[in-house]
Amino acid sequence: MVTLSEENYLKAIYHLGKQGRVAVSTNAIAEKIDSKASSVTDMIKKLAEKNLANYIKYQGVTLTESGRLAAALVIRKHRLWEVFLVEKLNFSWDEVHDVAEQLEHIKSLKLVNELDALLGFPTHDPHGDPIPDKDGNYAPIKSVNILEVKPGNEGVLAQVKDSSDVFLRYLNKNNLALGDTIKVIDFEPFDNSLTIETASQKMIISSEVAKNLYISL
Amino acid sequence: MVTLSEENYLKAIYHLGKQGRVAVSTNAIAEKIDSKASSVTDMIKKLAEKNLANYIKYQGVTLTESGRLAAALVIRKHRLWEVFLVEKLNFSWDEVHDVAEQLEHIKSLKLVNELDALLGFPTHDPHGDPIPDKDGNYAPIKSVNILEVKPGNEGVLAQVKDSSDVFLRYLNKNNLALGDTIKVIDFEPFDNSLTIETASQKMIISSEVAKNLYISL
DNA sequence: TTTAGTTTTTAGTCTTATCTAAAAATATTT
DNA sequence: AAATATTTTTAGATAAGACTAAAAACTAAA
Repeated sequence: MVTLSEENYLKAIYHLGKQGRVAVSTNAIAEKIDSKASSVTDMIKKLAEKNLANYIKYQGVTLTESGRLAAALVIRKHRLWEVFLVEKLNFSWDEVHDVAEQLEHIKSLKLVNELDALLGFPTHDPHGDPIPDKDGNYAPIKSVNILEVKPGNEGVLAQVKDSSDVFLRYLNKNNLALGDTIKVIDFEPFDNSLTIETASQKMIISSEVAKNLYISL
Repeated sequence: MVTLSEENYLKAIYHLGKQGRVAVSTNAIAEKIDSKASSVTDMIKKLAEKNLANYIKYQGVTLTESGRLAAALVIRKHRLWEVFLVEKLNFSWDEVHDVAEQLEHIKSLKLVNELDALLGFPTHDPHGDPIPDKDGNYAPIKSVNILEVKPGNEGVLAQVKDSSDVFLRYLNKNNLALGDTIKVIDFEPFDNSLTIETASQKMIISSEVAKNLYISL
């Protein structure tokens, strides 16, 4: 039995450490889940005892095979629920995160797999993140960060890294959506901002924004 | 903020005390939620402090208006999710309870109401229980227990009181489903058993079974 | 109307998950 | 490589929710 709290730690380690394969520091986890380092140490020990994590004092934590699978299944549920909320319940992409955070902890294999079928086995969630299959695997991501695109080239917005409502509402406000074709016009070295052009407009985005936009060429 | 545990107590009081209007004893609650009387006393105090329950030592507990509404909304969610699981995810009526117990605690007004719409605003769950509306109200139940039906009369199976998988699987095995027309043939005073007849068969049901079958005439 | 029995409450303990503050280990600088 | 800074761990505390055992309050019976 994995508790709700344990699942949240597994998720954090999975995200921070390349699916939990690279050691993650106590502090990094604490910051990610908005708690304190001491709490993290406690929980990591518990995960290690349950054979979900590998832990050596002062040297960070990685996930075991079963820890990685458990994390992937939580993420699978999260992303499937997000698709459900958008496709079936008229949520917009900036409204789904908090609810999916709750729904991801519901325990029922049948539920997840039937949901998957109801949605037509989607491969990506509303933010372009890939949905792991039953075994925790997903197709490798081929999109690149827009900052790596040379001026003059274009691609389709495929993924946004930040799923916070604030960021997504910024994109809404500026008419940027998944699937839009974006052309990189100019890069400004002074502040790392980017001039881009879409079908409807030309605009400047800050590097903070650019960092979160991934396009496929 | 109402916690998950508090919601479960509210539900229990609501069910045991005619929507929480009739005082419910500490022991009755303990039995219902499979805990101990001392735990119940503690929790009742907490509910009273939050103005969700009226509590006088040694005299049981009732729900306040807001307690009743909170309970009804949890029950609304539970039953809507049950409909969802059966109608959209191919669950059978004996598989839904445990999952709905989890889903009923998800907090999102939009989620509940959109779910309601997706399902076409159902009035009853897969066991024939009425689904409260946004204000916690539902149409009065007009079905009667089959033990109150005089031999020779018939009606349609409208509600089953026990939602446990064991009981529902018994009904499955014996080809009894909501909507079936049932005719009462004979009542046996020795053990309160009942001979009934459906479109497909004639059979004897025990009083334990009969107690849980409600039909509309 | 005392006595016996049952129910409810209180008091104190446990577990989970968190925290603060202090100690220990590791990293970084000078 | 010693001194300083940072990170991590330990120790001890707290809150929620549950428990056991004992006390208190009610109820029923003799």
